[in-house]
Amino acid sequence: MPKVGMEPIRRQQLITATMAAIDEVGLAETTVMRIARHAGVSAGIISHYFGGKDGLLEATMRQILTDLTGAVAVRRHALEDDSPRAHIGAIIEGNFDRTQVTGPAAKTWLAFWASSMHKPMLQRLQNVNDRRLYSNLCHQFRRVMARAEARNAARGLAAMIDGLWLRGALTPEGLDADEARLLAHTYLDQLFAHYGCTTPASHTNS
Amino acid sequence: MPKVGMEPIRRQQLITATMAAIDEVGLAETTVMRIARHAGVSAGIISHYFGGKDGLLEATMRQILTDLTGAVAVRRHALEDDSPRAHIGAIIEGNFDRTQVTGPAAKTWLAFWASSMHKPMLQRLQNVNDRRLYSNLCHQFRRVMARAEARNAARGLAAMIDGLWLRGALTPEGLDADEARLLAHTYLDQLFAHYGCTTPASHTNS
DNA sequence: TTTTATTGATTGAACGTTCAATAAAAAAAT
DNA sequence: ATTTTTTTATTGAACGTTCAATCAATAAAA
Repeated sequence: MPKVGMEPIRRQQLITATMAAIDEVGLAETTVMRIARHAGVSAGIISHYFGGKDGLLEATMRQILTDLTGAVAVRRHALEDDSPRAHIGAIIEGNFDRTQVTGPAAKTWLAFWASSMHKPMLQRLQNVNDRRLYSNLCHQFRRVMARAEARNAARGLAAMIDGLWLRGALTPEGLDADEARLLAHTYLDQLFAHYGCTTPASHTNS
Repeated sequence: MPKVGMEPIRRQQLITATMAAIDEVGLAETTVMRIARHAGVSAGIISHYFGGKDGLLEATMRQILTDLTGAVAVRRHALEDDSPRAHIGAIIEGNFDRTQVTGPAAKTWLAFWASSMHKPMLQRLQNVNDRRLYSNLCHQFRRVMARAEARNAARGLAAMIDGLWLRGALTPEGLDADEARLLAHTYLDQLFAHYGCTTPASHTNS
């Protein structure tokens, strides 16, 4: 069935199939044959488009992180309010975007995070994303707090977000996004009340 | 070198060697030969004492969770103060015990957590431990808050603790236990301040 | 007819498990 | 005390399985 211009189509098919396979049986038992079966193609095509299994896994993690960054960026650009609270709220909302926390992406994210401990390339991707989140949070907190306090607030909120993801990925029913967002926003209120003097704002959910 | 009564010695050697191997190269590349080499024995002995690789991995996770539970229990038992604040503080301290967050145990913990998503036996162990932590936190918060608020406080603090572990396991330098404990305790203070004053149900405080 | 995309059997390496052989300690016998 | 027997712990080569990667053959589109 060779048509010209299949490359972008096949690449996306295989990345999606990889997430589905990891969601289904975990990273350890995800073989190239299983991924290929999910995508409806043969196993050999993976080496052809990604140079090998590792290349496909790296591309998959890259896409997950890109999507996450995008979900945050979209919400921050849509803000009419430029307050620190609004920006940080948008970061929280982006991190609990439904397309991210629901379905295969969540389990894949955790699997890659664990795997990145011992794979330099994945660790690099992880670090870049991690530092951007921390840096953004820190910069916004800095507008209403002293440096040391902003640092702690940013680290605390980042830990809270990751902790909610982690626990959500483990529960068989999946993450309850609404509850997670509520807890994160409540924590944000507490941070502002504790360190700053800004009055809490209301946040409506969709 | 067969001496009688080697079983408990070998079992502990192999469990320790398993953590060392996972710390060194990750769970995915931890083979029975590598574990055996770490312990200074042959590969066949693993099947003899644990029935196979899976049995050894299960025993290793079980030990990590047992140690963690023990670290919390010791601190709670040593309290002279029976206040909710003191109990929850002891739970935090136990979870950031130096023997737990330092060295091979931390990375092994995260590796097993990720792995437990698709291995029913590990998931069961994980769930039991998880529920105990949540139940303990909830019970203590309940002494100064309404039910719904205690529930949220317990979920938030559990997420915070796990998030700090998660981020600590990933940083190459390892978790900064002092900073993690500071963030967790600060969050606890905020929870008491936030919920404590909005809920005049109980006047008990530390 | 040429180009491009895809297949799938084959290959070689790596892994966990098994088990007959071995070696040392403990127990029994001299 | 010394030798023999029994018990226990351990080894490591062999086996069967699984997997990722390769590449010559194939088939469809240009």
